[in-house]
Amino acid sequence: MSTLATSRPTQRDAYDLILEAIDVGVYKPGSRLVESELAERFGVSRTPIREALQRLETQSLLTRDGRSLIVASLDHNQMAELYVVRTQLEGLAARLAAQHSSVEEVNLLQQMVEVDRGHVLDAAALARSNKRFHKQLHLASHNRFLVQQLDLVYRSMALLATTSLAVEGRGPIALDEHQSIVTAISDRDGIAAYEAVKQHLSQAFVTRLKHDAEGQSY
Amino acid sequence: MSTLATSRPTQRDAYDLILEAIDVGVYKPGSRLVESELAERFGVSRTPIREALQRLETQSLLTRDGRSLIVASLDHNQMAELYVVRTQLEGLAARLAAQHSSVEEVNLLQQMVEVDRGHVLDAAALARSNKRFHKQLHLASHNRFLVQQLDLVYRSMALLATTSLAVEGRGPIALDEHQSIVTAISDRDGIAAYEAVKQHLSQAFVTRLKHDAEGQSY
DNA sequence: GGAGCCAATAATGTCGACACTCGCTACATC
DNA sequence: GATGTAGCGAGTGTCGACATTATTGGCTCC
Repeated sequence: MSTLATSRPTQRDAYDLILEAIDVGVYKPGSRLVESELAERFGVSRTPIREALQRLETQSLLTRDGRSLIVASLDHNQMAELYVVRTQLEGLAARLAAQHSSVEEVNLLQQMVEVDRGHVLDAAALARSNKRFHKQLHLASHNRFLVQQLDLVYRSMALLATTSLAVEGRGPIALDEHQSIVTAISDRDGIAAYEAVKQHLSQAFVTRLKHDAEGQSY
Repeated sequence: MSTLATSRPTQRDAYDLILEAIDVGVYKPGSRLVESELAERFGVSRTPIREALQRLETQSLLTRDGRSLIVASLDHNQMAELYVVRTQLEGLAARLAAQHSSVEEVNLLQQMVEVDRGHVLDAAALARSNKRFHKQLHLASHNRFLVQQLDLVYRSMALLATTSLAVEGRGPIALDEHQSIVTAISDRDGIAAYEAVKQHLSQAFVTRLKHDAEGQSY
């Protein structure tokens, strides 16, 4: 009997299950999602499946092709557009965090950076803790709408298969950039925090573009 | 929020019907929404109602109170938070519009301002065309994610009963501010466009706060 | 008289079945 | 050989019924 809450899902709903299936890559961008198939896979009826699909569609993770739903995909332009929006929102989060975060929240961010220095070799672990770091940054803004909008952005990014952290040598640099963000917030310097985030995401974007370009076949 | 302008009442789906009911004020913030009641009101079964409610919930227009759904409401803090996010996103839209909009799009924005000068006395008409103006501004950014995020913001604003345009004397001033935005975009001056939007929304927020304060009873 | 418990009720969550639509294939016709 | 057409099947949209769970109101007991 599994007792580790993190490993075995206790009664997760259809929404989480489908989202994870997309994350893991069972359904890739462009795949068609058939209600009855999902229902059978997860051992429930079509009703909860349909509701989960509705939610995923309103979040733009799924899109309609005729009458059926397929996993949305991001072409180059859309990815660029997404980064622009993400930068604007996450920059705002950093600025607000510099103004509104508690000392404890800043400490937590600082600790996260330091702990991560021990994981620079494990790309998967780094990707996970990177997500946590950014999420914590969002929360530190103390703005619920912003957190919500950034959640949406991050969910869309799940459609992008790889994380830029997997690229050789990106990990340590990204951590330095995280440190700059935390330092600016700790100094209560909103402008610097904004700029640090902008710089960080710009670098991440460049890394991704470079990585994608190398994968091109023509 | 009528998406189908001037159309006949063709078979709108449950989502639109509920949204309109909220807009019109049949269900006010805090009201409890009962599935069977909505189903009867609109003459459909609970299934489509449930799916509509799911969508509205994921868009944060509805919120859970225990197991049931109620129309979300925005307290003072949330309204302030919403304005911050809106300003950041709409400022970005203006900046991008200055960079990417076509001449035709700018012309359209300019026309909208001029036409609206004829409606300054009709608060309801002004509110409608104000929404259209801002929507057009969003589209001029040529960034689909941004448009989508701003759609969300505007839908949340539907929870705020009044529009600041209804306040005495706000109409003409708001139009001047719109003109400033259009001029900056026309000049391809992204910074100025950003600042003009920031100014515009700041004024709108002040107006709303003043209006709300006057409505207080203590 | 108040607190706690239990039953009745109302509302949500889930299900299987049916209706309808659209795309596909196979056949026939020109 | 190409094109139109009729039938078929897969898949979605909708429904009513049943299961499950919160809530409320009344009742008992302290």
